[in-house]
Amino acid sequence: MDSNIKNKYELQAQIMKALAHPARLLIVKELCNREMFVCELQKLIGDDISTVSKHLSILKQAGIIDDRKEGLRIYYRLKLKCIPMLLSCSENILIEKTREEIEILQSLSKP
Amino acid sequence: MDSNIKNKYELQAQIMKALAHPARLLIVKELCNREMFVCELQKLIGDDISTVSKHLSILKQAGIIDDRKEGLRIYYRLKLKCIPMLLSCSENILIEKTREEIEILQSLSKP
DNA sequence: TGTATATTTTACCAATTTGCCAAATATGTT
DNA sequence: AACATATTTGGCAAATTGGTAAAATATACA
Repeated sequence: MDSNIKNKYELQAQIMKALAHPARLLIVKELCNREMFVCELQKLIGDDISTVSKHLSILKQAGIIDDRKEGLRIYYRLKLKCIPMLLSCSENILIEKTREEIEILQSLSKP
Repeated sequence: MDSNIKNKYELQAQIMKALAHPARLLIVKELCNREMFVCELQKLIGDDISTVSKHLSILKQAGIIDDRKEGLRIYYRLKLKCIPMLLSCSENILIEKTREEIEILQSLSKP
């Protein structure tokens, strides 16, 4: 594979990797509605706060989220409008997959 | 985190994980244009054919691609229409990130 | 039947990612 | 300054993922 093209896909894979974790998906999903600060997200997710902070830094460095300081708190928010659409596409894939699995199960129980 | 919700994000993360690899992104990108069989993809990517086959099985099991047999060959193709859009969103993130990095570099070289 | 081609599976090791704790940093309050 | 709250960083063991070679399967054809 040509090395420039390879590099491009490497960078794009980095973005997908950032989204490839349940806690990080939940974070992004919540940030579709409103900006939130770290403690809020920590309560939602339930992991150690240092773990949540690390998830946030992965998402930030991937260019998916952004932050702003307000007093002691750091608010995180989505960076681009297309991100909810990206999530909903991956949800579609999940829904379709589930639909097919159910179909297979049903066909097995038929005469 | 509630265990049903957790499970949902776990499954969705699995889909993102499938896309979180440069070779697999390239495969999906190519399949946006037309269906292809394993040897064709192997030439494009350059990895060992067993590696390519593994990538394909990861994408298939994630519900992103589908296959059909024709003689000795197995043709792979995208499963859902929204996938090109998902890719273009992650490209947007990459482009915006790159744009900002360039901006920072330029501001450093100014008076 | 045997042979050639296309693809997948298995087994293995190296590299990466996770998640927690403890320590460090940053900001606001007294 | 001392203290409290919010967040990040560094270090480490456990779990997961990535890539290859070799073996196994599947299909077509002589």
